[in-house]
Amino acid sequence: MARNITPKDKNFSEWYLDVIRAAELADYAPVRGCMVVRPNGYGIWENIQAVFDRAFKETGHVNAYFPLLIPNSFMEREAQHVEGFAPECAVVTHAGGSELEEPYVIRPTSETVIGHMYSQWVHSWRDLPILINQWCNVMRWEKRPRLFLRTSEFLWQEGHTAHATREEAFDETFKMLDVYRRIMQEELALPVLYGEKSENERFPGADNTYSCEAMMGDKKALQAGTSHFLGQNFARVFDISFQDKNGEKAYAWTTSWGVSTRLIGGLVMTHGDDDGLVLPPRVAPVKAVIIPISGDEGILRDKLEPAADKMTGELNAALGGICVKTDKQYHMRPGDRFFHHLQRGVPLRIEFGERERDSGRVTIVRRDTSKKESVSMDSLAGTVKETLETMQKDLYEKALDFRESNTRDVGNMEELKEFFSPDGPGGFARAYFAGSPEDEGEIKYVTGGATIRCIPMDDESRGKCVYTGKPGARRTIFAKAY
RNA sequence: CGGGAUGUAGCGCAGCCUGGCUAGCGCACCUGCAUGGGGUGCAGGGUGUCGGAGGUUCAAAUCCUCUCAUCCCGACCA
Repeated sequence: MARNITPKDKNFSEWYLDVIRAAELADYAPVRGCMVVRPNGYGIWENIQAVFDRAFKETGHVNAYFPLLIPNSFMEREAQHVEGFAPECAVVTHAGGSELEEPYVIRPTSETVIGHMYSQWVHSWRDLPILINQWCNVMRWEKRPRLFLRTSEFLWQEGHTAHATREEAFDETFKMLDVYRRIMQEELALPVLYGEKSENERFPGADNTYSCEAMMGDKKALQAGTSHFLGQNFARVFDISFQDKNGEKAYAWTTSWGVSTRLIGGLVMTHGDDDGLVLPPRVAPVKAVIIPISGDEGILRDKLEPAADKMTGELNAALGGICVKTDKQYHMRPGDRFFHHLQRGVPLRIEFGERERDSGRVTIVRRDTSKKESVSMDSLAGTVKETLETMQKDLYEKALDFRESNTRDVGNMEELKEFFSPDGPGGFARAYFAGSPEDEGEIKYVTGGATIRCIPMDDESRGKCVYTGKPGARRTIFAKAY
């Protein structure tokens, strides 16, 4: 048991921060609400970027970069958009020693400036679609910062596409939602529910918002990614118009979609345990660490280390990357060296001592189960590969089981209130809902914070609304959220 | 941003109410010896602008004001 980490069930928030500190993922910056992403955390982000970026390119998108500063007047053009984002915008009013004629907003999201550019690039139906993604930072001056989950500045990707038809834009919205779902499940081992957001939770300026929702270790929901159908709202105010095949003027249909460094917080809160970080192998910067062990420093340096380095090289070749390391912290005792990697979430520990050398075997230990296995050095690469894949699957299954066992069907308001009451089980409540946004607000009030996380797209069932009693309501997921 | 709590060495804390020698304790850290396969044992040693800025006072960790950060509860959000 880790001595430097508050147990999960004692205080989840403190546990979360302790894990991040112990794993050296991030630190507080000297700027309010901002964080420094340390190398261990940034390595995870690089892997997350890699898997998403590949999927974006496979679906025909290209990367570009738009400016950090947005003219204030751009933000004001779309009424909903400015209303939603104005309270959390940071604004640059001075530069070069004097006051600017027009203030610049530090981008909280880039629909406006990208819309402006698209209006200049789109003239004919032949110019569409535009499928652009940007990896960047954005700034939202949130009131209550939490590392990775909600910081004033964060890293993300924002995809912005423009299409000739409504259908095509809708297809894009769903396609990217599906890309998110698939990567979160397959690469991050995060089981997610996905579907439309309620009107209350919609992106400011969107016609429809869709999201992927994951359950964290404290049974709260995390919105892990969003995909927006923006209709023609931004196209109209930024004049993204073109001549269609009939020579008529038409406005484009646009979408936007994003995932952020918040996903790192999601990984921590989904897979972590009381010893610290647990990382799914596919996004772990270090997938395995080989630890030479001997009481005799001569044997350690002259015999074990070269053999360990050789194994490390072979494993890196087999796994296709620099993701296996030899631990050379010989000044530490074996227990400390084990613990060091354990707290950082390294999926596999490979113990290599004199016993192993003499028998031609090594001992591999999984981070999530602590199970030890003796493996012949000859078949190490195959076994490591296999074990990492098994662990990836197991982490997903474990998280899925956790979500399932904390999800209940709720038929009426009494049950809903009870479910979310301090003594209630909490988690995801599946309930039919056909009420108004005000009704949803009322539910939020009486449950102490539960909102509709999404209306799962793969759930076609209909039933009696939990609030109004109206029949034919769609099934929704209520939960308290980050 | 509103209500409550907290902030003293890397981490966890005592001291504050009732101001006063040189600010303590545990773990961690450093040195030595013995150890070494999930956080070693013994001996010796170092470490603080008491979160920050003002103020009251002969004297402030302690009292007052402001500020910053964290935790819990609300409002806002990726």
